Amino acid sequence: MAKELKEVTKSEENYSQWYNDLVVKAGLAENSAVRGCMVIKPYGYAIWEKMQAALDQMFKDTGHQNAYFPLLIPKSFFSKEAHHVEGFAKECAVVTHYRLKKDPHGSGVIVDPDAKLEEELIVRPTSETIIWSTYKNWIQSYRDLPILCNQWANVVRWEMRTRLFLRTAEFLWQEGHTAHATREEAIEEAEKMIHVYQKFAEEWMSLPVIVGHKSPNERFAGAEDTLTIEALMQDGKALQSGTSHFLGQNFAKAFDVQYVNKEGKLEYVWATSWGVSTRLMGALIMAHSDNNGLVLPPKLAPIQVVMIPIYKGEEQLVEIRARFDALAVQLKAKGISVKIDDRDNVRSGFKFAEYELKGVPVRLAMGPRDLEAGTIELARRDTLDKQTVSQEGLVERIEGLMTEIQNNIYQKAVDFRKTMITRVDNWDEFREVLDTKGGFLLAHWDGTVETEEAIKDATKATIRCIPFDAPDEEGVCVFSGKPSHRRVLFARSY
RNA sequence: CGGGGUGUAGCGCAGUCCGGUUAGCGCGCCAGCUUCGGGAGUUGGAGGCCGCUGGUUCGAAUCCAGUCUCCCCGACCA
Repeated sequence: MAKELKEVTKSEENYSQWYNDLVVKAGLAENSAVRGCMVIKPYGYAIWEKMQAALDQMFKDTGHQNAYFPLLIPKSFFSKEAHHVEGFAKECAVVTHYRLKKDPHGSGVIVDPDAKLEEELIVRPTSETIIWSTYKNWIQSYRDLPILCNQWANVVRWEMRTRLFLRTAEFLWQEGHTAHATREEAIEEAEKMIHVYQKFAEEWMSLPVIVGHKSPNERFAGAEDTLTIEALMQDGKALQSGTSHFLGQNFAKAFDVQYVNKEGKLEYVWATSWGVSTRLMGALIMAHSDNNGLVLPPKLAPIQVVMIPIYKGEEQLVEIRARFDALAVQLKAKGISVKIDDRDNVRSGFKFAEYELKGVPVRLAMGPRDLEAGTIELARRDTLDKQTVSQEGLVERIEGLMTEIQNNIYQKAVDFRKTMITRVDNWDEFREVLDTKGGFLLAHWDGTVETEEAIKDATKATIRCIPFDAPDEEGVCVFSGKPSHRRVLFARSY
């Protein structure tokens, strides 16, 4: 293993290979035997569980409840909402039969041709249709509203080309689906949830994001408005990290979900849906990692402090372990997760490198020198800074470090992003900045799909969002020269 | 789904052009000894139908045909 880890080196020309290497070597995930699918390994899943727990709590704090809907959706459900059909009619896994039988001509099994389903079932690519067919039965009166449900689930989209965490044929996510009596309330919900995502990205992942509206062209199939959080990766590409959709009455009309209002009149229900996926893992990795490996924000690190003994002989180890154990008890009492690594088949230097690769925020090492002097070596992952400090007051010091590291990683990402947002005012500038520097481009756009498509064809850059905080500003479109009233955010993206 | 590459030990590869002992190397793994403050050294050991199928040949990892896999680059997408 030793030499393999050294190969984790970031190079601009081969960022995607570097990313893939890192994911595999840090023990987060690997490709499976199944085309386009991913195995999330225990360490990677431990990070995802922490994300899940934090998000789940935020959903509950905003009044939502978890529920679970079927994996398999009758094909006809997808025909009901016109725009949704266009978006999800392709690239889905389809169940056509319900039985296997022994191959009469060989030793294996075959699909029993007599077991053909009358109506095919689609493995959910997203659950709007099955959920709205269910909500129809739940909603009669305004008193049944709002319905605020979230589902933790896996979905399948038959992607042509996949990348660990960023785009896999099957992925884990949460999808919130809410039903409201009024347009205003639904819009408010969609906005509330995109801000929940923003808060999670910034406070838990130390990942600054830009919040805004998707252009009509980039909207979710079946939505009236799609809100997004857009993050910037270290190679200068953008990553759509979470979306929240105002669905209007589209799904209510498609599935005939009406309620009786206070005046006794029938009205269609207003809807939202919102989701984040294991793609957030990819965002976390690509936003913070360096050539030594992952850099995890303490709030999401499965191990926050690792302790490594340096010793000759059993007596020394016994003494060091006793001190580590005592320290571990105190740290755990403060809610800090700890691992003591006293494996004797690898040496301390190997362990240092290994935990750096895994992104453990704080590392403690104690050896004979420290035993005599009452000191300990304290190293932090984010700055790679390491110093020998007194054992006195160590617990408080580490507790403080957790916050400090969390904030420092965030600040670093904010500073980087600041250098990577460029205001461009003409087409030459647009192209040049995109090719030489990358990152986000704030530019005027005439608001037409044609221009958006033309820019995409010419540069691969897309409108990531129309930021909420984009100020009114008169100008001319960088591409067409037609008038524009505000700048929008362009980037090449994953 | 189009273009390019690839497949040899758990992992990373050499060998293939030009067929010829018992198919090699590094890492990892197992056992022992010495080590241990930034990826240990040493001795011994285990581990292979050379992707699969068929063909050519006295003889195939190597040549031919077919087939599959995975990776990269495009179009599609969270």
